[in-house]
Amino acid sequence: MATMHDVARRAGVSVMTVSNVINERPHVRAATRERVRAAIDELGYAVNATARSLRQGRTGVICLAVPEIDRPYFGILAQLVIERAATDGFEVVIEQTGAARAGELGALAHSRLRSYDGLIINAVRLAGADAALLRSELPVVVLGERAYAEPVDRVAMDNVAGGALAVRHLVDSGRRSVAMIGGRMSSGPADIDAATERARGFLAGAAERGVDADPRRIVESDFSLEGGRDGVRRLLEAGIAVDGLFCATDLIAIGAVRALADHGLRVPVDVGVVGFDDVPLASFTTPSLTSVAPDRIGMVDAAVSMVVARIRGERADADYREVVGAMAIIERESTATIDPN
Amino acid sequence: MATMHDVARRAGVSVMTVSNVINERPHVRAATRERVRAAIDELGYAVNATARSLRQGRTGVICLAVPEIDRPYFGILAQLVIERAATDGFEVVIEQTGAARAGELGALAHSRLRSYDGLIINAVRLAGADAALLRSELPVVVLGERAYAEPVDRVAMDNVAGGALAVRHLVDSGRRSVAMIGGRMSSGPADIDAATERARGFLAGAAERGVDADPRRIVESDFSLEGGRDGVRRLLEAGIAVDGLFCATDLIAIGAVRALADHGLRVPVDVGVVGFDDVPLASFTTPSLTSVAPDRIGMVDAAVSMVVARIRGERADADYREVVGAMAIIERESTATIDPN
DNA sequence: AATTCGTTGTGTAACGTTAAAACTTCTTGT
DNA sequence: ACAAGAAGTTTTAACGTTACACAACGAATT
Repeated sequence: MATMHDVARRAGVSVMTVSNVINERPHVRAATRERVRAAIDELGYAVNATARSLRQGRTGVICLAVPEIDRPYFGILAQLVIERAATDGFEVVIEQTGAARAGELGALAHSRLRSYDGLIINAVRLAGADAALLRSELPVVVLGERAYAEPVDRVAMDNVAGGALAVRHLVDSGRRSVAMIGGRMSSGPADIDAATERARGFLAGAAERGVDADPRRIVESDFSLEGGRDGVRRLLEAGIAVDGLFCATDLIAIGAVRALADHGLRVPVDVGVVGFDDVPLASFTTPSLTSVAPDRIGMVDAAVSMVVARIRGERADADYREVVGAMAIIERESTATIDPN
Repeated sequence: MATMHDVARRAGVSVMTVSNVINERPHVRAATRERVRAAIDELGYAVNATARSLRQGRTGVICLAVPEIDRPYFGILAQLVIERAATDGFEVVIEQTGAARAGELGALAHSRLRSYDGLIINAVRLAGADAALLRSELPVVVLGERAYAEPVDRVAMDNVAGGALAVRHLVDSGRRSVAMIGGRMSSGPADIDAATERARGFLAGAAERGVDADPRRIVESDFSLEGGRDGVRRLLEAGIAVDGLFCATDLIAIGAVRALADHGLRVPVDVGVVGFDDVPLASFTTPSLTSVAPDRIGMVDAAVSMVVARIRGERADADYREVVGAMAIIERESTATIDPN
């Protein structure tokens, strides 16, 4: 692979002149510039990003770390982050942390992170790892629910409000026996995640509407299709009557709708179902899926703006920001009011 | 950020000794090793991956370039590549090339690629870019259909066979008027892609089974939910009778099933539908979706093995390999034989 | 002709790491 | 006691780039 030295030799100039041409710095005569450009073309030279990063101390790359890239929510998130970061001249690479395994965030070791100018991390189990991450000099924005001991730039969605929106809608469309799949009862104040907060919203909303808000109406599950399927099975086996079901993600909801059908329960006639995330697929399932929609664009915009501002040193060290994205409910067929036909 | 020099000074040794400890090289006395380890901990030192790469000429990172990360097929692919590469000690970062825009592959500029040891690229429109990519010294494996002028390591699935499997199954389960969404009629020999090959298989299979194989029974579309919806609309508007529908991807199929329902056509009673890719979702839709399943694991394994072998210099320069993955059809409800109930 | 100034270009020294070789210090056998 | 080798550690020189300081040059000013 050709280096700057090769180009310099070929063009009969110094390496610095080559560097100046490449970086479009002034004070290079047009003739010289052309000569260098020609040499670059002839040799097929391309600058070595590694060397440049080492010298400059920056890479122009932001890392987006997500638990599992094959979940639609994260696919869309990645898509949006890539587009948004491009407007600020940054590239994005995606790293998968693997939600399940504890300490997996250690995979995002310091050494690895030095290849990036900033990090947007969708935290799931950041409890242990936060200290390490924050100690790093790397600008970090956390996407997630948890409040951390040390201050962080953070972008979250209002999961509690979202959960409440979901139950209210179920009750207001005529259901009385509501249940939830994919929620979790917090075992401690430090143990907050999306599952917990959505469950909290669910309970609050149920109480508010005066329907049974027994925590036994919440079953835990993976945020997956299988989780939804198994969740329905467990609810029914436990003999819990259900005519309104709130699922902590759309994937769970799709798995649940399927399982309900397999048990002879029709959606929305027998059971109304609300999902969460509003993935594109929600409009296309049969029945289409009512879902709680976070303001994705707003959140992504906030997150990228925040890292970029820190990278550019535009914000004071101690000035941490928290942004909470708004929620809306998108009504579709899965909660249509029962209508005899 | 602390450097090796800082650690060395603190531990009272030379930088090389620090390097030796970090890389677990022999010939370091236990006591010295401990002293260095302690210094590392105290300073919170982590090795600078950029400097290491520059010096060593490798990064331990493989790049996976896909057109759009928010399509389930690519999400799963990424997942599998990450897992498989880990077994060989490589990390994976994902880059999005943006299928649609021509020349977008230029985004994978040489300079950028130097940060990686190898590249697995899911090519969609590689026509112009192949020369540049192949000229690079970087080991490249192409995932895709196209045959290239210059030799490449390539892993593909047998799209033609897959398309044929789909129609055969439709006909064998009792449909006579078959159509396809997401296919494309090739405009030239150099213009081959998944849409074209699957269409070719569709036509061949239809002819083989003696049903109408008119190219007008194929409509083009995006590989998206919307593409499926619009495809159905166009088929019906064109007045083409359909009782068997082959969709070039599962996403198209899901969009199509939805659109069929909106037009009062029931799946599988009125129309049998076959998708392609066998994404996990296919088991969970209502009705569940019959799909053509590529041997994903086999393909990913082949692709990763090939890049890794090249990275390690285990293969002769001129020894190019092509692997074509096998196809199977997974029968589900969307093509159930009509059964009066 | 001497002075100043802007333009154009070059040398040097890093950035933080590691490969290779060189140099010390210990073991061990005789 | 001493060579010979092994173990432990350091020196040196890169990897390819860019920040910085400065040199050479001609043009404009005095």
